[in-house]
Amino acid sequence: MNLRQLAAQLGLSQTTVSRALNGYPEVSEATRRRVNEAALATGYTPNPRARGLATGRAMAIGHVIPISTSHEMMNPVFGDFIAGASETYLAAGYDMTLTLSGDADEADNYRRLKAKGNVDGIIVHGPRISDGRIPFLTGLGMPFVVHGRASQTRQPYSWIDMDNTGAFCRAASFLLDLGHRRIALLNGLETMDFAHRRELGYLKALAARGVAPDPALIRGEEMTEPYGYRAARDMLALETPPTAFLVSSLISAIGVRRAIHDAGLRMGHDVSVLSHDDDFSYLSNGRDLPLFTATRSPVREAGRLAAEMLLRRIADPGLPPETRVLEAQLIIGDSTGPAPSRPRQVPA
Amino acid sequence: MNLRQLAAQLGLSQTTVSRALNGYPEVSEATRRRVNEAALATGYTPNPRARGLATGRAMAIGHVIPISTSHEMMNPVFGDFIAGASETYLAAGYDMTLTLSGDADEADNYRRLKAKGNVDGIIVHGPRISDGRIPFLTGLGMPFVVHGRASQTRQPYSWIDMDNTGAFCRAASFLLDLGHRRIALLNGLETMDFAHRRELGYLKALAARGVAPDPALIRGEEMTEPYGYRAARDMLALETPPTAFLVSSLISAIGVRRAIHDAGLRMGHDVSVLSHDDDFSYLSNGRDLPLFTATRSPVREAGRLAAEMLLRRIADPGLPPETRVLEAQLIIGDSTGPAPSRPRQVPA
DNA sequence: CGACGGTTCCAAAGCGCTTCGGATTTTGCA
DNA sequence: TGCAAAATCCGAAGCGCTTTGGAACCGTCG
Repeated sequence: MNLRQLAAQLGLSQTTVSRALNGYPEVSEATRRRVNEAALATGYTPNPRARGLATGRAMAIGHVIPISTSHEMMNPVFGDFIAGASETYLAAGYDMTLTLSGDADEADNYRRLKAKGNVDGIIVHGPRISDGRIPFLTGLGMPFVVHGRASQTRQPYSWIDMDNTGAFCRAASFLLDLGHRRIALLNGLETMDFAHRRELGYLKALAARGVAPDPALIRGEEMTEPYGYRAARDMLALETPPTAFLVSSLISAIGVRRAIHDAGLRMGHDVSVLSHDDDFSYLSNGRDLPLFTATRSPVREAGRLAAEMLLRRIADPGLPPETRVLEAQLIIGDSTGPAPSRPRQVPA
Repeated sequence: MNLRQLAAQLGLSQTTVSRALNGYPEVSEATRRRVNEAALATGYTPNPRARGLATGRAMAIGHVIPISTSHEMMNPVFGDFIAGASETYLAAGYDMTLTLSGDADEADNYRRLKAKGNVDGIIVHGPRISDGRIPFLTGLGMPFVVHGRASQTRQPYSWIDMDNTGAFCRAASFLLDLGHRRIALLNGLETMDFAHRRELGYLKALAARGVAPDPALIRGEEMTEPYGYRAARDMLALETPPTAFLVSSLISAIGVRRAIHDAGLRMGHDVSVLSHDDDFSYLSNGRDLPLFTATRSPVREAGRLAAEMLLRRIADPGLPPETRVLEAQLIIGDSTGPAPSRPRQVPA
């Protein structure tokens, strides 16, 4: 069933039927009702390709997900971010298309996306400290919103990000308050902007207490469980091991916990662990009694908000760049406790 | 830049340019080369909407991801499955569109997908034992491939699935060989087909040894970490606790490990754990020395194969349903060992 | 009674592409 | 050299929709 058939069936012109369906004022309420009923009865749905061809709008948003070629890793936060965004799209009648892209062909991917015209806007994931995609997309003239920031980018652009620096500053301060002085930072890949900002927060908190950072206690890698395990295992074997770990991801924190157990220590007692918690669904840190003390910022909510922001920009491309900072909650779990009064001695 | 402009610039008709670009034989090699060069130079990309309107094909695949409304949970295997599928799509020039759908509006979602005509085929995720989507989609006449099976569906359809029954039968047999007799099964949601099949395999292995299953040792829930923890904790507190756990997901297995540690026991020594491992990237079970003994079947590979199967069906809709079973590897890690000779006594 | 401003509807021109049916040119062969 | 067949190319229709520019009709007012 298409417009022409529906119009013929109703004895109306395509114009009128189209206008009735799209809520234009030039059609009487009576006919509009008649048209709507007929559309419902026949199950008519306008062909989005034809509509897109005529209007120039695609009614779809593109998400470009970077895949680090080194690890072929699909960051689990994307899943929940996208789940959030899709709620917004659904309500607004937008579709969502996914493009996975390696590091190499990124610019090309965006150019193709624009040239094909299959999407009206783009959400940029996983920005790095210096990220060429932002000036590139600005130049392309395609509406976009960045999930995160790119610290070295001067020109304005739209983004939504959690307060990574603030969260990790608070987290580190919390550990310092508990008496910890040797606090390890197990961060994400150092090229990623969020990791950079978290390190800044960590360093800031240390500096405020006059604690000198120890490079041996700072690492940045793809946030897997084995990474957390290995890093913690190695650090716990140092001559003066850390008494606390600040970790960028629950998954790595689980690895840290394993290393702590393997070393015959108790988490939250001998060694404290404070993790960031993106609050994704299947790896819940627990609602009532969280396992890990954590800085929590729901990534799903971020997805929802990013999508809303993007739709606003598409509706009105003249809008000045919009930005939004989400605060992280500090939630207290069982994984932290006061620093052991007497530094643990590593057996020789 | 569009076809007409490109044709004008070349002094050719749109017809010829279109044919040259799409590899039709009615155009000389010389002009084809000339056209291709001009297209490259001007950066011309055909408008997919216009093309789709003319051809009737959308050059896009729809993935409908079920979100269990109860847990608002996005199963992490989708991430890696989709990553695999997208490799296939990329190579074939297909786009991927995602639709998240609650349990309620599923049929509607598929109908809309068909009516809008935005996709040429669908991948169905997370089939239940009895899944109405399969007859529904068959009736719609839209090519589709199911990732998994629906055991109660009689009519033929295309699917790709791992050998859940076989894998869990082997896994249980492996534990039985080690002397375990009280083997717990921590499964996924019992309505899910994969969980059903895994239980069948488990029961089959027990039956083959004449071991009666104990309902107190069988559970099925959404596979989160806390679920694994609680279930294992409760079972370890039974009068005659299990000596081994068969777990449907690494994430839950991590919870089991936590419960074992909390109980003051050692995994792989006092209690064995054997998990299924979908081999997704960020939760690697370790390549060389796997942490958990596990049945491994890479979900990413499944995504790739499912996508290929679907594209075949789209190319030739007359094809009879195709099915494919993936075998799981049994990989040996540190989490299993012989059953303790003297059954552990739970302190009163 | 005729002109006039609203209201309601329509015809037709695109949007950018594919493809059918034909026209024109080139080639092969007697 | 002549002519059918093959090789190239083109015009135009059509995919299903939106939207511009009018046309027809209504009631109303001077």
